[in-house]
Amino acid sequence: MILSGELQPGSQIREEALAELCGVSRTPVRDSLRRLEAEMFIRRNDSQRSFVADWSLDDLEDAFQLRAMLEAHAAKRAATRITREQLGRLRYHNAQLKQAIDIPNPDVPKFLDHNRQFHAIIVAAAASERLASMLGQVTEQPVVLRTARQYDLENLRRSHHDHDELLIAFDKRDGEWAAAVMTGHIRRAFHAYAQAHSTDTEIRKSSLAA
Amino acid sequence: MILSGELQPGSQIREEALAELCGVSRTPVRDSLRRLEAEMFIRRNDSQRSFVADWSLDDLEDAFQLRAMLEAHAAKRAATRITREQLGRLRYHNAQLKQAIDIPNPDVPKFLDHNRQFHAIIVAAAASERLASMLGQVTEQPVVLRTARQYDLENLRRSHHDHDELLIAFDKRDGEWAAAVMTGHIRRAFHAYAQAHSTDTEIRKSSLAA
DNA sequence: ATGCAGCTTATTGTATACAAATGGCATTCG
DNA sequence: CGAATGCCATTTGTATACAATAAGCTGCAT
Repeated sequence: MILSGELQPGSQIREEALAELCGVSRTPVRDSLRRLEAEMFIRRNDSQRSFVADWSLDDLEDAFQLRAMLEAHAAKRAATRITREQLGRLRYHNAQLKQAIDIPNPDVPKFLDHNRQFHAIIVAAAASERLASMLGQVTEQPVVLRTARQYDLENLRRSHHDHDELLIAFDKRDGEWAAAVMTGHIRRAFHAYAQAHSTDTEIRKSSLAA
Repeated sequence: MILSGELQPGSQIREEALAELCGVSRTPVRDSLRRLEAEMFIRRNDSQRSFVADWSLDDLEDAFQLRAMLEAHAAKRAATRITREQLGRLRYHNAQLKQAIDIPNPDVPKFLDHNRQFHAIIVAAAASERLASMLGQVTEQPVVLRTARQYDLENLRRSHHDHDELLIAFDKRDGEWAAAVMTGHIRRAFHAYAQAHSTDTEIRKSSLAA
């Protein structure tokens, strides 16, 4: 509801109302709110009341900067640890990615699914639970989704090309190279999303004014 | 209790027992366990039972590697954002640090307190809530404490010297330099702790064998 | 008209009871 | 003698009731 905009930034979230809406009691709702707070989708004021976070473009860049750093680190670690079997699976998903956009009507959901799995394999190959857990916090999948929707076909192709290059870097066990490619990969995603975000914000502001 | 070793790695934690021990109900205990799980002090098996995490030396290095990366990033950001007022406070705490070790009998708690505040100011100057929240997860203060106890005086002096250098880097607004100094600063802390940790582990193993 | 006090209401924190699920043990059958 | 199955104990998940706290409102006084 937050990501769809159904819950507007700044609006208060009451545990009981959410519980009713979900058909459960407040207890599991509280647990979930705590997790959303950790992921910074929700902010709490000094009296513990919850509100939908309002992310500025700066906040967004911040998140992407951290994600770029962490995911580049993951790529670097993965380069020297990845197994042949994992490399094979990376190649498979990348081939599927290519198929999804190499047709007249791109299959964006298919692209996203294999993209997700591609990145997941790299994080797994990095073999650091902490790193994986932190990346989980900055890599909100729905955000990735909104980003890709905004990706034009050209961007999707470049994205696929990055993956190709990552595969070569992994093959050469070149962690520095892999990290560099990954950094660029995430930075591009940021700019694609930033554009979409500012458009969104414009729309929201004008609809509030109306 | 985990850090003091009262709860041995691998032992199960039951919510009700903890609740009784703390004199509260299970509800707040559950919340706290969730947080400890996020900080990876506690692991849960596939049936949601909680156990004290058993950190290997690899896990430890992992945590310190992430911390070094994040805290270097913080230093880099801080270098271009830090205010004169914050710089002044950094200098004050560093002077206090020096006093704490520049006497016949070093005042370790005093050193630790000002050390903590020194680092906190840098994180604040970095002006990234996400970064601060992530650092909170890898910078368990008690671990820092155990590290410093193991620090010989020479190590504490080097630590103070790092701070001096950080101050100059900040003064010159040189983010790259600040980041490099910070990386070394954390790496040294890791090696000091790693030594203490392996000693700890030895002790625990031999006492189990006995 | 404005600001403060007290009260009412809204919202979260905690306790407790009960439901669900899992693990271990014993018994029985092959 | 070993393995599988069923029952019991242990442990966590969820619901609900109540307590505590903070926000907002109303009325009064300045």
